[in-house]
Amino acid sequence: MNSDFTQRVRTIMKAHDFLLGIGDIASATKVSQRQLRYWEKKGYIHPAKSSEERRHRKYSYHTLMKVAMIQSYVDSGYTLSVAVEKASQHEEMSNALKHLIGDRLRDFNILEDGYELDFGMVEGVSQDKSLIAIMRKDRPTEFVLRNNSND
Amino acid sequence: MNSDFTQRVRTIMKAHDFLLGIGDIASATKVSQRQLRYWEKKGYIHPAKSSEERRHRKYSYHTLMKVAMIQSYVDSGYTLSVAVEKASQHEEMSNALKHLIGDRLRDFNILEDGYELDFGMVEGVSQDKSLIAIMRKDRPTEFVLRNNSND
DNA sequence: CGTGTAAGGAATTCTGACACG
DNA sequence: CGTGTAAGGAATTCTGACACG
Repeated sequence: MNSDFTQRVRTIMKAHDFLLGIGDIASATKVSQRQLRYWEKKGYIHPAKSSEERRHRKYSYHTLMKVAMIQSYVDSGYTLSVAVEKASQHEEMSNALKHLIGDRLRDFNILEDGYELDFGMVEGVSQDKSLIAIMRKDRPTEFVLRNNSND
Repeated sequence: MNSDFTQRVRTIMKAHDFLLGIGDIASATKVSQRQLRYWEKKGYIHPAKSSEERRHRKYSYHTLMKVAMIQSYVDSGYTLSVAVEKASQHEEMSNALKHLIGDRLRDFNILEDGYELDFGMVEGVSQDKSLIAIMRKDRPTEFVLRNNSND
């Protein structure tokens, strides 16, 4: 739990405030620029506020996820308006994921064949234990509870 | 653990394959376009392969993180070459984060004032229990072990 | 070494329109 | 409703160079 590490996590979080151009959103999601502009006109998505002054639209990470989600529902056979409605139910998911990392990631170790992520204590479990995600090459990610230093 | 949910997680994962333009990387990381081109010339970063045919460079999420990390070390006072070296140690971190979600996220629930993320079983703990991240408004994220349905 | 800037050409995005259904 | 396309103008990115240190 060193402060240098904390600084790096903060850097990663901050970098998530990037903005994408309409062409980049289009190729990432397979939703055409024409569709994106139409969806905006209908109020389903919005370019980032910080790009309002500019001529070229810029979209947030959050909007990228929303577009991907809407298209996913459209692909499943829903009409656009219903897809938008359904997507909004999952809209918070990507934000939740972002917060989880920033809130709880305590340390990071590189192994020979993978990595370990330390997420700290778990409620109702001895405070001497930390939750560790172990990710090794060609193996599914495992969670374990590990003693904090004495072992 | 419904399959509709699995589909949404897959959609989110897939959307992470987006590519950013050089201007977007520059404003997200505060590293100038001139620097980005120079870093590329030195072999520190690389545009996405899929953009090799085009005239305009496109960068992956992974490269965005690497650039942010390098700049973070430069801001800390390291020379560029040392910053690159140090950044490469953390380079896998953002990938690890991405895999963790795709690998382990089992379900997602929306609460009145937050969300719950289900990450499934923990090694060495009863298989009847699931690891849940609980994120409520204005409260730190908590991990708990919860019984799988009987309770 | 590492980065800024001016210069002219090439690729991208913009809006409003016409189209189909 | 929802999306494609052609059209001309505006903003972005490209490279190679000159500069400073």
